Amino acid sequence: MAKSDPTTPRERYRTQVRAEVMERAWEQIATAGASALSLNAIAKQMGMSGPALYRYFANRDELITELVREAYRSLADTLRAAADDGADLAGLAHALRDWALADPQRYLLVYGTPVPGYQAPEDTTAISQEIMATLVDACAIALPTATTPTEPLGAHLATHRTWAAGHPAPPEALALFLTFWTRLHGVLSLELAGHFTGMRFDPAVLFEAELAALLG
Amino acid sequence: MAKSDPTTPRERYRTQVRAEVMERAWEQIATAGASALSLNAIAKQMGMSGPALYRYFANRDELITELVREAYRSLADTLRAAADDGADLAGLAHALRDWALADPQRYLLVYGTPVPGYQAPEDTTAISQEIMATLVDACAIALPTATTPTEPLGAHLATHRTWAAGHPAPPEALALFLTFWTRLHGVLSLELAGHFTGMRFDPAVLFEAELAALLG
DNA sequence: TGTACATCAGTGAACGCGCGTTCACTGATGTAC
DNA sequence: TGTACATCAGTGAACGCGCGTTCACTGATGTAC
Repeated sequence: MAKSDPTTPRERYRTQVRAEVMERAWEQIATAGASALSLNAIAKQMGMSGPALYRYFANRDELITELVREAYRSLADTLRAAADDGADLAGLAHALRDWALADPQRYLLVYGTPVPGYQAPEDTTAISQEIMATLVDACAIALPTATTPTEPLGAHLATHRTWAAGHPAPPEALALFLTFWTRLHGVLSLELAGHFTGMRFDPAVLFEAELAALLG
Repeated sequence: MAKSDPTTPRERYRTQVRAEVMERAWEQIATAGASALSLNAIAKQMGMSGPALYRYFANRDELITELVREAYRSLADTLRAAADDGADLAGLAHALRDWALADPQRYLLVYGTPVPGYQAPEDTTAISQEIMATLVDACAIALPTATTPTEPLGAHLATHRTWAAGHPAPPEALALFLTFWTRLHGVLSLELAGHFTGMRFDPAVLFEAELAALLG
C-alpha cells in the first residue's frame, strides 16, 4: 500500500467500527427513542466495554450530532437523487414519504420533538437548507400548475425573506414550499407517532389527497 | 364540617399537594421535555424528600398518565367551551393554536413524538375522541362553505369509518376534519419544535393562510 | 529480513451521579367514646 | 371536654441500577532503519 494512501488499514477499521456504532445507535433509537440513547448499551451490544467507544466519539453529544447529520444527509441525497432523475414535486413528496416510513425514528429525530438539551451544530442546518433548496426549486417549477393559493402568504414572504439566503426563488415558490412542507409533515408526523391507529383508514390515501390538493 | 362532606381537610390537602406536584411537573417538562421527568427532582423542588411523593402517585408512570390526562382534558374543555360560545371551525382553530402556544411542551406531550416505553391508558383515548368529536361537529357545519376538496378522501372514509364510532357525521365531514387536523398540526408542530427559527417569517401568517385555504 | 520503537484499540477499575422504589419509623392530625 | 386510639403525611436510610466519563495499563498492529 502506497505511503500517501489516505485509507490505511487502521483508518478503514476506524470508519468501519464508527459505522457499526451508528448502526447500533439507530437500532436503539428505533426501539426506545433518541433520548434513551446510551453509549454503554451500544458498547455492550457490540461486545465491547463502554470506554472503548471514546476512541470513536468524543462523547454522547457527538454521537447524536453524527446521527442527526447522517439523517439529514440521507434525506438530502435521496431528494437530490430523485430530482436529478427528473422527479417533479409529487415525485419528491413520495420520496420523502418513503424515506420517512423506512425509519420512522430517523424522521422524528430530525423533524419531531427536539431532543431536550441538545443543540444542533452549524453544519446540520446547512444540510437542512440544502433539503429545502431542492424542494423550493421543484416548487418553483410546479408553481404554474399548483392549485393551492400562494396569497397572502407570498406577499408576507416577499417582505420577510431573509431566510433561504441567496436562493433566487420567487416568494410564491417559497409560499408553495412552506405549504407543501407543513401539510406533508402534518400527515407524516401524526402517522408515525401512531395517532391514526384505531381509526381504520389508510394514511397513504390522506397523504395522496393532500398532495392532490396542492398540485391538482 | 358535616360528617358526610366528601372533602375533609385531609382530602383537600391531598388534592392540593397533588396539584402542586403536577404544576412542578409541567415546569420540568417545559424545561427539559417529558422524558426527563423525575419524581426526585420534583420532590426536591417542593422541599420534600423523594419517597414522600409515593403518597400521591403510585409511580412515575402514573404521574405521566395524569399529566397526559390533564392535557387532553384541558384541550377538550377549551374547544368545547369555544364551541358552546358559538365559535365556528375557524374559531376552534384559533382556540387550538392559543392553547398550543400557551404551553408548547403540553401540546408536544400529547401530539408530539411519543414518550418511549409509555403506553397511554384507555380513558385518555376517550378524551381524545371527545376532542375529535367537537371538531368533527364543527366540520359538518362548515362543510357547505369549505373550499378544500373532500374527495377522494371522503369516498375512502365512507368505506373505512369504523373509527369515530357512533358519531353520526357524513364522510365528507370526517375528511374535512382530517385535513383540518393534519394541516394545522403540521404548522403548529414545526413551529413549536423550532423548525422555523432562522426563517424570518411569522408562523401566524402561515397558520392563517392554511385556515383560509381550508375555509375560504 | 529482522529488530526497536511508536501508535493506538480495547480493558478493567473507579468516580460521582441521579434515578425509581421499598421500608421501618416519627410525629402530627383526625376520630370515637 | 378529655382521653385512647387510628390514620396518614413525611423522613432518612438503603438497594440496585445504569449512566457518562477518566485513567492507567496491556497487547496487538504498524513504521523506520
